[in-house]
Amino acid sequence: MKLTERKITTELRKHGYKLTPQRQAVIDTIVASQDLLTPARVYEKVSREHPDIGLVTVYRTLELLSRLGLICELHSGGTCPTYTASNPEHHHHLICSGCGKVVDFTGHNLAPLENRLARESGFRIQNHVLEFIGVCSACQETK
Amino acid sequence: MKLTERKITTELRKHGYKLTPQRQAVIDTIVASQDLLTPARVYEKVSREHPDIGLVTVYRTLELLSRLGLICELHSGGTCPTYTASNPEHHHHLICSGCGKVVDFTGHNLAPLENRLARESGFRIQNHVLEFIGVCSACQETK
DNA sequence: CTGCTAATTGATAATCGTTTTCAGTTGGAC
DNA sequence: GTCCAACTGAAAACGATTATCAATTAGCAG
Ligand SMILES: [Mn+2]
Ligand SMILES: [Mn+2]
Ligand SMILES: [Zn+2]
Ligand SMILES: [Zn+2]
Repeated sequence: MKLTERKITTELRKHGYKLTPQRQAVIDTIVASQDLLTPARVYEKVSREHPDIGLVTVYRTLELLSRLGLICELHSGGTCPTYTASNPEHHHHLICSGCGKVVDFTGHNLAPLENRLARESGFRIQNHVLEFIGVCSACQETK
Repeated sequence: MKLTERKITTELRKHGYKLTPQRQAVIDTIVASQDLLTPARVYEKVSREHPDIGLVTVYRTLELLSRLGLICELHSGGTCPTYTASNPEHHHHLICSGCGKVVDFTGHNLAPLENRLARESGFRIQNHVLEFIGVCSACQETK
C-alpha cells in the first residue's frame, strides 16, 4: 500500500520535523502522481498551487523524505535522480519508458541467486537493485 | 569474458571510428582496472601516461564506448555515472561499496518474474536492471 | 610516400543540476 | 502571546557535463 499523505505527515512529526505548508505541498504532489518525478518537475507542479515556494525547498524536502524512506529515489532513468511515492515494504519498480509511470512489485525471491553469488565471489552482499523497464498499457496504445 | 583491448579497437574500426592515441589510452585504462571508474578518475589515470589528453576527450570516448556497448555505464553509485569494462554477453554486476570492484555475473533467470509482472501490470517489458551491492573479500579484511 | 579531408582534439565558455550561505520567517512547544 | 530552533527563499558557489570552434591528425586515395 502506498503511503498516504496522512501517514507521511504523521511520520514527519514523529521524527521531530516541522510540518510546513511547503512540505505538505511537496508531499501532496508526489502522492498524487503515479509517475517518476524529477526535482524540477516536482517544483513545476507544486508551483502551480504554491507559487512562492523555492526550488531549494523542493530539493531539501525530497532529500528529507527520501532519507526517512517516505519516497523512493531512483537513478536508472538518465542524468538526474527521480522520485516516486514509497511503499513501506521491500519492493522494486516497473517503470514505463514512455510516461514515467511506476508500478511497485513485491514477491520476487532473489535469495538463491544472492547466495550463489556470495559463495562464488566471496562478497558479503548487503543490498540489491532490481528494476524492469517497459511500456505501460496506456503508452502501448499511443502508437 | 571481458573484452580485451584488441577486441575493442577492432570493434571501433568496424564502426568507422578512428583509432587515436587518446582513445587507446582510455581503453587501456578501463580494461586494466577491475573497478568502477568515474570520468574524472579515468582522466586522472590516463593523464599519468598521457599528460596532454583533455578531459573533454575522456567524456567523448566514454560516451562512444558506452554507446557501442564496449563498456558498461552504471548509475547506482551516487551522483555521476561510472564505467567499467564490458562483457559482450547479457550480464549484471556485483559491486563492492568499499573499493568499487565490479564482478560480472550471468546465469540468473528473471524470465518467470518478468512474465508474471507483464501479465499483472499490462506492461510490455523491454529491459531490466539488476545489481547486487556488497563488500568484497579484500574489503572485508580491512576492518 | 604525399596530399587531402572528414573526424578528432583540447582550450574555453556555457550550461545544467545541485548545494551552500545567510538573513529573515515561522511552527509549535511552553 | 512569547520564544527559539527549525525552516525558508534569494543569491552565489559549485561540480559535472556539454557546446563551440579553431587547430590537428588518422586513414584513405592517388
Ligand atoms: Mn516505490
Ligand atoms: Mn559489465
Ligand atoms: Zn507509459
Ligand atoms: Zn572492495
